[in-house]
Amino acid sequence: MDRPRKRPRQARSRATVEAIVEATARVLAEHGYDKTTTNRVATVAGVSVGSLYQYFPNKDALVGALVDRHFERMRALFAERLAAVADAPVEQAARALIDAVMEGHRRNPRLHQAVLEFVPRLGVQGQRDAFDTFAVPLIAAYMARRRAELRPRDLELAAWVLMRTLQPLVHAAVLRGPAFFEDPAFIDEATALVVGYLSVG
Amino acid sequence: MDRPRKRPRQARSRATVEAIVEATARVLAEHGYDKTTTNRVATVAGVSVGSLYQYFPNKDALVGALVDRHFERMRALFAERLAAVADAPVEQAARALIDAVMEGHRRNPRLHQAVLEFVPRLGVQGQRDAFDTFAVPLIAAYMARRRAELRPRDLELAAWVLMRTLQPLVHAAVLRGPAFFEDPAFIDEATALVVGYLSVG
Amino acid sequence: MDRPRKRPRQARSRATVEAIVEATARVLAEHGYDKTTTNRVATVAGVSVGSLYQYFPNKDALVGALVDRHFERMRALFAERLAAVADAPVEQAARALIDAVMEGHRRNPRLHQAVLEFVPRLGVQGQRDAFDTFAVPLIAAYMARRRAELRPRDLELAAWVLMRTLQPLVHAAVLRGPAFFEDPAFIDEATALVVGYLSVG
Amino acid sequence: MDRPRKRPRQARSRATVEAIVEATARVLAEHGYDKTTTNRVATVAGVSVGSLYQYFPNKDALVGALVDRHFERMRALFAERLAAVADAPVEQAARALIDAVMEGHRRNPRLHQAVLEFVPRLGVQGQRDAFDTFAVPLIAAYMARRRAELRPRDLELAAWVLMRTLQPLVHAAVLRGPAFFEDPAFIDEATALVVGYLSVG
DNA sequence: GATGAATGAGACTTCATTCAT
DNA sequence: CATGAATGAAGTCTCATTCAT
Repeated sequence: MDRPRKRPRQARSRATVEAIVEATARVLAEHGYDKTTTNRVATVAGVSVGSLYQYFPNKDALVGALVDRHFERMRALFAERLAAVADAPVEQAARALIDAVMEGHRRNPRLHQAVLEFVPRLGVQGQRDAFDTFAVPLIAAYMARRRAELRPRDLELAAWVLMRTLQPLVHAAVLRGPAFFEDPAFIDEATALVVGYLSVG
Repeated sequence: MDRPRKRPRQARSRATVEAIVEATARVLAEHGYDKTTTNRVATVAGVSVGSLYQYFPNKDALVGALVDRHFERMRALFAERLAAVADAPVEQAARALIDAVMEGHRRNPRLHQAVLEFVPRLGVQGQRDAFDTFAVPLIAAYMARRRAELRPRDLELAAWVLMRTLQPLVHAAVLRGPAFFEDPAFIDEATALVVGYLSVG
Repeated sequence: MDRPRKRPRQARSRATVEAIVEATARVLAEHGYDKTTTNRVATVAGVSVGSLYQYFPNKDALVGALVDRHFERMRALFAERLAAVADAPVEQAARALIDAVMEGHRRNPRLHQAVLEFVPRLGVQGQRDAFDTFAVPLIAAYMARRRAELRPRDLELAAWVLMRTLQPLVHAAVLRGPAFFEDPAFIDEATALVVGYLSVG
Repeated sequence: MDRPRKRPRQARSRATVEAIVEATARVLAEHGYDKTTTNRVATVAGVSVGSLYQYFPNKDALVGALVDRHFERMRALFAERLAAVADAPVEQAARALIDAVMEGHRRNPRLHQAVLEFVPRLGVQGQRDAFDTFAVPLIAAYMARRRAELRPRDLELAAWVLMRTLQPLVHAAVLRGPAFFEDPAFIDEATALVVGYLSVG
């Protein structure tokens, strides 16, 4: 992944960069990666292509910046939500975790999907790994504090399994629409999944 | 999704179509969607572009046929594996299910990933849904038979949750390499996830 | 220098390639290298850009093919003219040599200039060297036959000096127009230059 | 060729202009004309593009100024060297002339080449002609003083032939490297060329 | 005067698709 | 039916030049 080619110095250019990333998000969410052309992004951002290329060396860097921003926000979201239930019992923590994941998707499912779809492409994988690197220890730490009442012995592994399980589950649920994923029935099932997995048999 | 423009009548035609789909699989797995050009597919298939367009109206129909084939195989795989454990106890059935999912990925992870990556694009979603439509009742049927010893009441929902949970979990595991996903530690965790979810608390 | 990406098989494509190279010559002669765009060449050739890129991997390959053709023709011209005066006395041979060089420029001075202008750029230098490699031994061979009546001892060096002297001299003369370079006064001077250089003091 | 859009009045401005021309020389010598972007020149000159355009109306004016400077220096060099041998015998004068040409190339062959390469382009030809206008009479004047012992009758023509002969010969020699062009063998041949041309048969 | 962000025309190149042979 | 040459719309990216600050 290429990084921005130039750090914006002045306020004007910082605004430009922000507008470009935002436009990337919009276009990506609406049209998908293939239809996300640099010219379209520039137009939506209300900038000229030239300006875009002043700050991003190529198309991928554009999406890269967006992915960065996305995972940064996700990290912030997780840190906050998990901190709030640091000492809560398992079920409550599970619900908080699920809710955090849902919150991440709810805001802009199409964008979320587009970002995740792009992740497998070369280089950006690192960002996702970085997210795991961040979230897994957080969850593992919670589990460590409750180790007595939990089944898993390899906490890192268990935390990883949870992350890789909840994310797509919630993602798929969100795609089925609010009527489905806001329904307590679904949330209860997701909770059962987590609690069942973590509790002693 | 466009469908093949005409059904091959003769044996030679069928072989040609087969070669093209196979070539699509190879190219897609190796180079990704963007680099999958119709000319490259034709070359790899040992056919001319013209011939390719004799059987497929456009590029998407190409991938569409591949996705079709993929899910067909998946359905066969699932039908077979689940039939074998129709009356087995939960843990054994769970292991069979997980193994079936793993088998699906193991054969050609790159291709599997490419296919799944393509699914979100317009139209092919139907195929995935079709797979769910197929697999979910199968699992639900198993659960119905063991309803007494299981926790979930909405079996369809539970089966759906399992599918949407195991598929990506195994996928992520496969991406971490055989050393990880062949390790009993991982398989045990996956099994615990399923059993914990299904068993009464 | 990139070479053509694909050998034309059919008569149709051979004609296309020929038309493209010819168009390159025309455009290059008329507008110079910078203004020689691939689209313009394609248009002038009466072909689409796509066809152009079917045979030439990039713009430079286009000019490369032209340079190749140019020096091939030059070699043929020199071989023919020098063979004709293989046993002639020095002055007559000198006039033949000068005339050969003039002939090379006369046909299309603008093109000749454009080609030479392009030579310094990466890679094509080889072609010019190849021409020297061809012409220098030819001239040296002549000199060897007349060694008794000539001054230079290092024949290769002398032949090289002559080539590097006559080419630009004639080139500059041609640029001054026919009134200048067709004038016997100029030709006599050029002859004097060669004869004076080769003869014993 | 556009000329500088305004004459720098103050010392600081003159320094800026000088820095820009110098930067143009460096960039042109190192990267060639195509890669010589106005931004790069400005950066190397330690100025902003805006400032560059304060003094030069467009890119060509930049190179124009450089060409001007180049030929000015050449004129100075020739005037000095030829004055020193105003009354010397032919061979000595020939060696001085050759040495002057070599000196012109030796300092910065890449730049020299780049400048000459650019000369054919529209408009700058005038500069080269201007150089001829300057150098040819100088040489012709020398020849006039020795007319008795020389062959050529049309001195202007002979002087022109010499200039157009020596410049590219030396240029080609310089490109072959110091081992070649510093070798007395080469210099002797060049001298023989001049002396043989000028002396009575 | 200086700065450097912004502009946008236009260059190069690719590739899905057509069609003459 | 097969072939593969031809097409050209469209995408990415560069860079000379302008202009608000």
